[in-house]
Amino acid sequence: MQDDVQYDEIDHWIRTTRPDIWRRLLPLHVFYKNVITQKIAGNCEFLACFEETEQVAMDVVAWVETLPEDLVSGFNLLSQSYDELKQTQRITGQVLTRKANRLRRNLRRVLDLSPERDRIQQSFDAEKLTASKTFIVVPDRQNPDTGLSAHDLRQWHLKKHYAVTLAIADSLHDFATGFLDYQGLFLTLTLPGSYHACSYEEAKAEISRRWKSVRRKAREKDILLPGMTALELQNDETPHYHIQLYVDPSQRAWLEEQILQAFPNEVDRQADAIKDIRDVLSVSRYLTKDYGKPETSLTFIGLTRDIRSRYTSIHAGKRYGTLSDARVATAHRLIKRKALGGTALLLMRRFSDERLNRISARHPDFHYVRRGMPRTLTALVHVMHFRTVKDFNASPVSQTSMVRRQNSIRTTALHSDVISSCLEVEGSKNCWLMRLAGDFWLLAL
DNA sequence: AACTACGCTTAGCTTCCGCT
DNA sequence: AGCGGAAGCTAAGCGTAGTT
Repeated sequence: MQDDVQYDEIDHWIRTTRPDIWRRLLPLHVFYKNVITQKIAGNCEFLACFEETEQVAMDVVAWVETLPEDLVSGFNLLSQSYDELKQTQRITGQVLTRKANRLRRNLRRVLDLSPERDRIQQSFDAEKLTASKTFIVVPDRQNPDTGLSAHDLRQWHLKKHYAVTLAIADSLHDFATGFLDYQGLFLTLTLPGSYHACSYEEAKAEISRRWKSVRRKAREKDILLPGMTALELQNDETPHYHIQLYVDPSQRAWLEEQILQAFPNEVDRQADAIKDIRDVLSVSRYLTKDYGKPETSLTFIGLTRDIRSRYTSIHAGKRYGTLSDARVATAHRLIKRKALGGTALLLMRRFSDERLNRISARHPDFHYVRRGMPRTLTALVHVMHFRTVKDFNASPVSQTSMVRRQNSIRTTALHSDVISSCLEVEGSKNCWLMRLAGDFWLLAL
């Protein structure tokens, strides 16, 4: 019975008893009015208000009065269809789509309504999709009515952007695990349940404040935390973080402590909140799964903000800023070969921390470079970039034509204790750096 | 298998400053 | 000392409109 309560039944009571509230509710779409009515009626004890539509009406009024003012004053905007909103935009000269979407989201949050069940949102999105699909940007030669729509082009663009993001994430993994010897962590950070009722903006500010405090402490302690964060929406449209993070193993305990201090609600499910990264590709895929959805943002930590545009340019072989042609050319080759991503990243010099960028300088900064594999890889970068060994990119060579360059490599960067007898450089199937009988060899296949 | 332009929002960083 | 809020800055990001 309660489920069938419609706003119509209480409209008259509200109009005569509380005209002020009635006027405020007037512009609200009837769909939302009914959802509100049914929610309030469902909240009542069955016997207490089964027959009393008046009681329901009073409760609705009381409930509306608890809503924040900005939401109530947005009732008109959030109820408009896509066409109506376009009309309003033409009149006011303002862009209102995002505002309307936000208002609807916050209304859904107080109503405990999922986006899928929000018919107004669904039809708004559908109309918008139709509009962008029917706008033909690049017509076919034969039939001008078909061709590439604005929607097609946007999807294409998103796909490109997504691929770049995945590639950078993979390179960052390669760099952090290879050059820094760091451990990869996969964090899932959520807000306590009490934040599921407030507005989206408040929840987002809160989770961002918490995560910021962790990063701030790390920065103050001069602890490097490269990684990538993805802010996503849960089903009830509360934001949560997925974070791919790399940390010095000796700082890991400290970091976990700080994370749990900032997110005390995660203490109980610590094993889920903080995981080791074993398969970087699946983690990156998971992090980027919502890419392109509204309010889903992907940010790299420890890389400058123009990393994506720089990566894209270099991928296309274009010059970028003050980066030398040699760096662009080498990085371009590596990207094309999908090998040695960490090296490519170093050559791009786009780390926020200059000490990382200086690893690939002629006089390297060894602040973050440990002994062992990291030093070896750093040596490899120098061999590649400063061309101590000329034939690195030559076509396949047989073992007998390996070039012996003992002295030149040694004077560039290698220290005699860093290379084991024979090792395969991780991430590349085409390149081996070897030490045989006291001599260094670089073999390109 | 685009491109420009615009305006608003946001992340990340820095600095200041009050509190303890 | 250390923490953390507030505020300001800048470059990116985002959503959109308009166009050929």
